[in-house]
Amino acid sequence: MAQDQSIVFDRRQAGVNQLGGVFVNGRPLPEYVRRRIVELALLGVRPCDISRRLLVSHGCVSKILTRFYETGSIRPGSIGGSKTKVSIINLANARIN
DNA sequence: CACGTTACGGTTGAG
DNA sequence: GACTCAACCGTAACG
Repeated sequence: MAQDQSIVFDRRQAGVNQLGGVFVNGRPLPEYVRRRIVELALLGVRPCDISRRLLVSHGCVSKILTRFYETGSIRPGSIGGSKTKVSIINLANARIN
């Protein structure tokens, strides 16, 4: 909320992975990065090339791609929140849409 | 070398 | 206002 969804990376746990990309543990990638992963994949780029191009681990690329094929959306799942059934169903529904 | 899944540590967010 | 709890996050490692 307070932080913008783009550019402004968290300075708290910000670190560099083996690929040289900046990431934040426990925090999802920026929307534009996720979007790029899906777009490149659809263009026919190999997951391994995408991971190197976007500087994200291949495991993450594979995971995001799998989620995209399953849900049809690049957005992450519903993190946090209590296990209130109603909330889960509500969020899950919003996620798919 | 390319790919999927698991294991790990960490953050999130409603109640 | 602060704590709890389960789910999801992405990287690193394994096969």
